[in-house]
Amino acid sequence: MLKIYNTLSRQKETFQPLHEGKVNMYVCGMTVYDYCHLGHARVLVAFDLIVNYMRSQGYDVTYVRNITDIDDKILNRAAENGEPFEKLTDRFITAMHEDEAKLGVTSPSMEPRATEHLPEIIAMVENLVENGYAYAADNGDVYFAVTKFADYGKLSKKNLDELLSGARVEVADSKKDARDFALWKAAKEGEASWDSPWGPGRPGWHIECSAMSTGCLGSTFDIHGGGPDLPFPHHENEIAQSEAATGQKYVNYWMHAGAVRVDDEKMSKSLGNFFTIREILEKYHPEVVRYFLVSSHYRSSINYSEDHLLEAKAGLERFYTALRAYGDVVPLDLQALEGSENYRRFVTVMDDDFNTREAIAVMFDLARELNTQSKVDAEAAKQLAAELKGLGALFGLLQAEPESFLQAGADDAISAEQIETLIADRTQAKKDKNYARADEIRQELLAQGVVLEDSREGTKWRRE
RNA sequence: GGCGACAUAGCCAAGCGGUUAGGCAGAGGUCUGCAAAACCUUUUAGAUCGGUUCAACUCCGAUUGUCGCCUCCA
Repeated sequence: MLKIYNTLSRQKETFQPLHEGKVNMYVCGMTVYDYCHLGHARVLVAFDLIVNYMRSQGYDVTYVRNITDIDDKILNRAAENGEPFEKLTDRFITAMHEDEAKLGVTSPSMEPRATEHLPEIIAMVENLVENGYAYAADNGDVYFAVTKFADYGKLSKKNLDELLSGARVEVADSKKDARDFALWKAAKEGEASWDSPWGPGRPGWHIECSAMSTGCLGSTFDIHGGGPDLPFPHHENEIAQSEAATGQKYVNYWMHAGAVRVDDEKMSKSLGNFFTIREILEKYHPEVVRYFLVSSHYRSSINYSEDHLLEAKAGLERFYTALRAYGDVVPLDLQALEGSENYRRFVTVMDDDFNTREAIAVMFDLARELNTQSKVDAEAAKQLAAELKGLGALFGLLQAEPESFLQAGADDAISAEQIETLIADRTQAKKDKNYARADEIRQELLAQGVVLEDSREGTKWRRE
């Protein structure tokens, strides 16, 4: 039985979809004005894995992840670059898809864009105005009147008085109440805009998610996910807008990923410790990055550092070393996995709010068993290798050819050809019982990060 | 100031009221021309102070500390 931690109740709950066997899920995607960073990667990978896992357990999952392609940051950046905002957003949407593909993230079922849903957005704002939840200000902005929605603050556990007293909120003159937030923003001179009953303008942040999620999945759906900084104000405001507009409960389960920190500091642009996915992929194999992201629980914060990425690499190397002789073994499919004791353990821990760390411990136990069996029973070992690959596939890991994973190196490193030549020299030296020369070659390669491993089948090599 | 989360061995990181988490690193061993990998054995735990209990790392309370959100941010 699957249990999910629900931000709304602050506890794990047994997952009960609205419709038996069917899951409707919406995750807040990117605002596309720059390259994806590690924080985006975490959300992308966490929910990719969650969706994969639910599908493996027989759920029919409709996974919607939006693209916010109109907003202040986008307009500002486009103005800085002196280009139309669509050109900017197109570029970063393409880049995002490239990054996703490299990280092995499967595409969502639907990927709605704010600019393609203006009619629904405007209709929802009109609905809110008509029903007294929102008002048009003199300047053409439309605001949501927070005090009109009794449940405001239920997700982030804030009460309205505290929001006012703690206020770091800037009070716009046009707002009736400092806590109100914009549903619609009037266009400034020369800005991209859409016609509306309140004049030319664009959607405020939050409303696009309410309109698109409702449009794609209906008034009430099962799971809504996002990054750690979204519960307030973004998701709180989504709840207010949606529930005020539809009169229905908006979402049953709220899921939020943990934060990414860098060298123990908050990752932020002002600290200059921001890493984009593509920067990181220049240094590390995509599976190393994915493993790093998956090897902690999705809700805990993780710390990006050189050491931790190297640790992730070491962990994967253990798996790939175990699988080295089984490169051509076909991974077990779901049906075949059903019979496996390890798979049952795996499912048990994953059912407990997607405990990937514990699931990886199962995989390590399996790797040990495989290493042991490979010395005594080739057939049993092959079966275990297929099982390990099958579990790895559920995580989007262990998909590479072991030999190529272990031998992958930087562009400026010594080439495979050069290594092979030196190995041939060394093999000859060994034949001649010239062990001094053989050891010299070993040391020479080691200095270049290449480890030699002698075996009955000959000398293998890998990079450290 | 308000709300919330977390404190586990050298490092990373889980579950669990009593029975080995796991990985990396360290030590010893088997194997090897030497190594590596692998396997076996093994050393370091549960912030502090109280309480509940036959029994607490695990439950309760307090203290201290770290962090997040409250403003754009995944």
